[in-house]
Amino acid sequence: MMDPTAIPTYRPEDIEPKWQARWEADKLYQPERDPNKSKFYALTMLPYPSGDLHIGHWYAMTPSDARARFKRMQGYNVFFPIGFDAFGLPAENAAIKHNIHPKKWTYANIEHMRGQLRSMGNSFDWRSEIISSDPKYYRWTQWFFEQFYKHGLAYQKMSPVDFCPNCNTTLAREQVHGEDRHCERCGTPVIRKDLKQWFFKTSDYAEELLNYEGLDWPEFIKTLQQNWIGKSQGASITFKTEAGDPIEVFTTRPDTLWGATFMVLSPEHPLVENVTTSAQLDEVRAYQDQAKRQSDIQRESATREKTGVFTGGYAINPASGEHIPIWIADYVLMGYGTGAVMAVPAHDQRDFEFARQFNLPIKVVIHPNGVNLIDPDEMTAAVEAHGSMVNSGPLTGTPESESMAAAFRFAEENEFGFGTTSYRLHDWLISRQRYWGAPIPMIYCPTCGTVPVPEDQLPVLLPDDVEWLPTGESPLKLHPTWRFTTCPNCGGPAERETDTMDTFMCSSWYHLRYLSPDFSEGPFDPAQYNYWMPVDTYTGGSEHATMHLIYTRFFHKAARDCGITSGDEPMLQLRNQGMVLGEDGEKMSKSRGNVVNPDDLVARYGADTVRAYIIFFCRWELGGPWSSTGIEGNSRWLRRVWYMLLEPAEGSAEPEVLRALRRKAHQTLKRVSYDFENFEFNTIVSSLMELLNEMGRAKNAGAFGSEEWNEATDIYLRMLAPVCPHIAEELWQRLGKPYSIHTQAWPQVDEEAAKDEMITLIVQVNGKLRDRILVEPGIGDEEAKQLALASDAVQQTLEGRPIRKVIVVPGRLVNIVV
RNA sequence: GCCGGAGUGGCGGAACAGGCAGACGCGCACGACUCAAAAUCGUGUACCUUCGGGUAUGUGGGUUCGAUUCCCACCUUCGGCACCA
Repeated sequence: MMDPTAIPTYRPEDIEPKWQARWEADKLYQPERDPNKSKFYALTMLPYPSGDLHIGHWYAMTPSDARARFKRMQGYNVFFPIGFDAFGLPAENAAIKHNIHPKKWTYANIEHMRGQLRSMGNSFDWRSEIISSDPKYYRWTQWFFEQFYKHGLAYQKMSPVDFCPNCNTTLAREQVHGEDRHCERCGTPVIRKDLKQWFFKTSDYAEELLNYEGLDWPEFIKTLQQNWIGKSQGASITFKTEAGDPIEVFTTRPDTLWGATFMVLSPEHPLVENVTTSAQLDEVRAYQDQAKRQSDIQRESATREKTGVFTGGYAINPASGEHIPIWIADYVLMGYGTGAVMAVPAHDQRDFEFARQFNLPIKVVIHPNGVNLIDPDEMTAAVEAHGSMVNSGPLTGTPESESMAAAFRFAEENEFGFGTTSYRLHDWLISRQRYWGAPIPMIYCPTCGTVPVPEDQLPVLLPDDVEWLPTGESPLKLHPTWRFTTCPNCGGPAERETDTMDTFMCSSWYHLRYLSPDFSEGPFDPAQYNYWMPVDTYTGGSEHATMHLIYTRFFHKAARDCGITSGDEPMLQLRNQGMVLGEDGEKMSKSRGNVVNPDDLVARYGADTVRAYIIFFCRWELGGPWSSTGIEGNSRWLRRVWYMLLEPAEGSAEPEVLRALRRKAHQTLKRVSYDFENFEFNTIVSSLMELLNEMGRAKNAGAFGSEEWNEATDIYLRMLAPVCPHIAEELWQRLGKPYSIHTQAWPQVDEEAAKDEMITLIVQVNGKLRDRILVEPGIGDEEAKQLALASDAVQQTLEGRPIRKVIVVPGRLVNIVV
């Protein structure tokens, strides 16, 4: 072979920064709106500027980038932007810990991460970068709030909210985790606090959010969202207290109405005040107090025994006329349904446990088919199955098939209830008693009431000079002057809202701001919107299934109803990646010491190798453990590619060798194209490795320099370009091809060349492999059968046994059944 | 408890519509090169075997000529939800 010193060494540390700078200078990834070109909006979830780019960011973004590059080579006008979700708690936590201003901390992190992101060699359009904490961004976050307010989608209410005593902030119910109800961010158990808060009417959209028509989203994400929205059909039934106050309940089982032997109110229910007798008052008050500190109590009791207190009051069952006691218990939640339930202990397990705990009467009113009529005294569990109605006044004897309909009709006819639908999804609480967020642009005037800041005065700027140490109050409230202003209506003295907005609000519309980050007439340039929206492919972690991905869908629909956006959905196709685990197979964390640092890997192997390994080592949607030896294989591969293409060889190859090379090249192209389209990234790299192995064999057989060799290298580099953009560009240039490989067309598969010359016919006896016969692809069924029967191995296995049946799968397999 | 993924060699994984299980890579073993090592290249590598073959895709059943793939039950594991009336 030739002297290896004659060709340059593969040095990623030289070629990678060189090409990155060139691509950026040439604006290679800055698409212009072009109605003659098909657009492709590829979006990856924007990172939070936590300080360091994690290997998880690489894992999320690299395949997304590779696919965006693939689409670009296919001829699409591809837009692949990036930005920073820059508001949020970690900045304030860091500020408190290191005594650094949240703004300074955030922007320093962004500066650092920009460099790290560039080192990945992604085809980001940096021109479109947004930072959600920039006034020119949050001006429009505030503007959206005002549009929602003006259209009745934003409202204020007093509400018992979860409060984290550590972060000193209110948490949305969705942000409270675990059995001990701890804070999502810091893990501290939460307490309850009553505050006046801003909400968005997400629940108005519950039904529409269940519709995924036209969306290519993973089934499991849709299922998670459907469970989250939690639609249930049932009836609204109005009971009355003995004093005549109505108590509305929701039930999915109106057919069990005659079995309601008591009622349970949530401890926070407003009617508790009215129904509680003076004798029970102290006990009720004590229970209410205890319910407020639910987190502590729950932690102390390992067993989930039912607790509750009798109010002393009675309600009247509207069906039976019976007077039934009213209790309060923490298992009834104010946040779901009406905060009151009719308790049917015979047919609901929770009510059953409660009744047994407190010796309340149990009345059987449903008789399921094939079960002996149950004696309440002997029951050990509730009977939740449907059945015919018993002990149910005029409806006694109604069969199972009609029981629900009969119950609805009875309630409607007697005017105490009607059929209705209840959703678990509740309105989105967006108020945060924090500093580092977009201020809610509202003014409270003693004369005019709640007044939005006029649109031409937006943004309401976040002041820099604040005390951000947590006091339990919003830092903006403690600022000496900030909150004092004048009413835009009457000009009199007024006060600003001092809460800021949930950061999920910022991330609900960032994909719109990317389109025109400097546009000042509105949140986005409508011309850009009409061309680029909706997002064609959205990629990110499935942990956002129920929060971000529901909020952003809601946001789009709400904006549509305000006349701002068009179309029903913002993102057509969604794909979710799994998680990179540490080498020990555990979740990466500093405390475990299993964190993989991408910067070190880039310094050691180069970005292309890291990209290749990220794509290769597991199925993208599943994730898997990192391996520090595994990456060596991808490093070797790229070095082999380098020398395979650059190192000359002599000789000339036989025609069969050249045909085989061409065949493998086109077969690989077919496979790689399919895999890119279908997010099957790991086999893209395997296929490229296989083709390289074939090229190695062909080169040894003298194929170097032939027409087929040159075609194979051309196809090879084009296929490599999306995965390893730098080495592909460098080799492309060294082979004398025109800059840039990333603007070249994706090659066409030559189906004729990709066809196999010979195929392996599988011969089975009773489904067991007995022989393999090389045959022509177009072999007829009868011929295949005869060949199989003539096989020595088959004859030996048959031992003269009679053949019952022969199954021939054309061009693939013959199975002889004896 | 409910919902949703996933269980394939020593390891990560492949098998695109029910038809060759283990592609590709890591690791390991042997060989070449070298004074030697690294790097690189080559060969081999599921298990058992009396060398005929037999057994293998978490476990047990089922459907089928044929199952990693479809159905049922169970086990393990990861993620989400948490008394939802």
